[in-house]
Amino acid sequence: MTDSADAPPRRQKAVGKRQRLTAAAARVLHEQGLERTTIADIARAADVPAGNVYYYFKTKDELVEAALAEHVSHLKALTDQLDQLPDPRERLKGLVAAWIGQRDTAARYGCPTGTLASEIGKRAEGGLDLVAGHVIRQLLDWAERQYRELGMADPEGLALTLVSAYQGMSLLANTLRDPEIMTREGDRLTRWLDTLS
Amino acid sequence: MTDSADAPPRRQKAVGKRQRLTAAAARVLHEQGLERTTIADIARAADVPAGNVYYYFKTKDELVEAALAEHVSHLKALTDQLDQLPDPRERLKGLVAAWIGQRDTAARYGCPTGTLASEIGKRAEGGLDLVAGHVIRQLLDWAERQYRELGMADPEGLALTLVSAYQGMSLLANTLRDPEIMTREGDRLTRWLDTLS
DNA sequence: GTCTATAGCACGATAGAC
DNA sequence: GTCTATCGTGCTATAGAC
Repeated sequence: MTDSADAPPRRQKAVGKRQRLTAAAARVLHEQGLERTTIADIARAADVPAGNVYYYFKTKDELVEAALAEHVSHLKALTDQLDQLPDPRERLKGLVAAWIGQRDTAARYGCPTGTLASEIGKRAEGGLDLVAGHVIRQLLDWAERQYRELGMADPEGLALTLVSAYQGMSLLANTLRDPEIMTREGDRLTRWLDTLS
Repeated sequence: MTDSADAPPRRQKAVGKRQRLTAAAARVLHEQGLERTTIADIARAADVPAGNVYYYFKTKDELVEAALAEHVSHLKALTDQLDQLPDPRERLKGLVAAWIGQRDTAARYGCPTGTLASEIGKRAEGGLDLVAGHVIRQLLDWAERQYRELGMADPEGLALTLVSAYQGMSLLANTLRDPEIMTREGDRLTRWLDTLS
């Protein structure tokens, strides 16, 4: 009777819950911010009983770390897809297009990693600072690679300018509650990429 | 005996305390962030007894509003000074130079208004959203005026690009804990202003 | 493995003495 | 006007039943 058909699932379910909690953490932390999000908020969004969270994550910080890893995973999926394009310039333009496509979310909640990194930076305990910096650097490194493939001078500086522009337009779109800012600045970046030689 | 020399100050001191609380709120909210800053933190920084704060500000939100007003005041002082320069282009370059001058603070705590606006945006109650947007718009409007005086096309878009670049480089400098990012991106903005015609 | 109950603490705000 | 004491709330994290 340990595996009867209508018995509630017992084995392997732990993985599903952990994954659901990770995804919910990424989403809710983005929407509500680090300090205003409680463990209970994340548990509710993941449809997991509140007290049960601590079986999967010993502290709130571990949940935040999982959320950051989730963002890395999303970013990797996007860049892997863009890497299939033959022209590095088109890859960079594809990245900008993806940012523009997220304009409504950006206007509502800002950049997922940018706003989270900013809040992490305000904390006294610097445990997660390195992790947050690592996520941003992931994007910087990918962009730098594209510029280098294009044979540009100072690919690192160009990557910095691109990612910085993204963070800036996300923050302004969020503060002014105007998704059109993403479109306007995104189009400008696209033209900039076209004129680069 | 109501005004003997060694009596503790009684009258007019309220103004001094309110001002000290406002200045302390601006500083501590920038350093610690909105949600991690307690009334007691601000009171301690202003050298005012904790419970006394509520005589001057009925809620924490009123303190935040005062801090935002303080940032407007700082910005106004800077632009008033820059407005004395005859050339609008030099005024804009002066603004960028001021940003670079604040590079260490930006690397530690980010842009004072940008990080605060970001945290305000995460709250459910949207009472301070408009105030935060107003502060950013103040800077946008000033920059737009300079571009217009220079006879540029799309002065509003150019202002958006400039302020967006500032927010972006502040966030990256903060996340990566590297003030040199402010210098590199600031110099790039200065060159950009020079080539604009 | 799963979930409940609650300990332990920190915060915003208030009541009221001085 | 100034300050203290404290209330009520909501959080993280844990102890322990099932």
